[in-house]
Amino acid sequence: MNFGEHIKQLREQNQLLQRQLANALDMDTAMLSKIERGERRAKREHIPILASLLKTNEKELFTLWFADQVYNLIKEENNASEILQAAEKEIISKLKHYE
Amino acid sequence: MNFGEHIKQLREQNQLLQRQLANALDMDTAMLSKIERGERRAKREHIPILASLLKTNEKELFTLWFADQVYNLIKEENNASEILQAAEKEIISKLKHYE
DNA sequence: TTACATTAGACAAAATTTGACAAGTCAATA
DNA sequence: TATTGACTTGTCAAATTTTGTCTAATGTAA
Repeated sequence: MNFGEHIKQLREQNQLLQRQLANALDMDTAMLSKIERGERRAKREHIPILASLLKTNEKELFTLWFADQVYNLIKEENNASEILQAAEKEIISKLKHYE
Repeated sequence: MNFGEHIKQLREQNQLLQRQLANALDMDTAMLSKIERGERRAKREHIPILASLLKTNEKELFTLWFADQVYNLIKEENNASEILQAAEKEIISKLKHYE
């Protein structure tokens, strides 16, 4: 599930209009429409606002947002899965080192 | 190992000066210096040039480069490791879906 | 038709990244 | 100590990318 599709689905479940959500995010509906369709990316700071209005878990929503960002960095590569897994180990050890 | 530190180490192993590497990358030494110290990021298209001049495996070098990008996206988050691992699953399944 | 929701495309504004330059440090050595 | 070469630092402008706005279009239901 992409981030955009996901928030669209949650928005509909919560019976909110793009207009309402867009207003809370301080953007127009055209922009939100693009985010929902994956044409534009939401910003990190939109996540808590979205989680709150869409009544969903913020960490989970962030995870989807983050997955989208990373996917876009690697999708064109050959061996993307393999690279991703190798990179994960690097990152985990870096996180441990600096935590 | 960070990307920058890594290429610096390889550069020294290969007894190359920043001047030589910078020239091949079409940048000045100040820029390369910053990349080596992590103050600036190399571009994707620098990777094959670096791998070739530094006589190292391109995929491995790309992995380190990519790990740096992802690390910068997530380093400030709480539960970064947990999020990273959850996101990895999302991404792998997305990669399988679109491959 | 009318009203309202969403989407599309073109373009501008804003933000970020990149690169160039000048001046600086540092180490080796003449 | 003066010079030279390698590297670093800070600043600024150019270039690129991202974000947002506007207008018009499309879709849909009353």
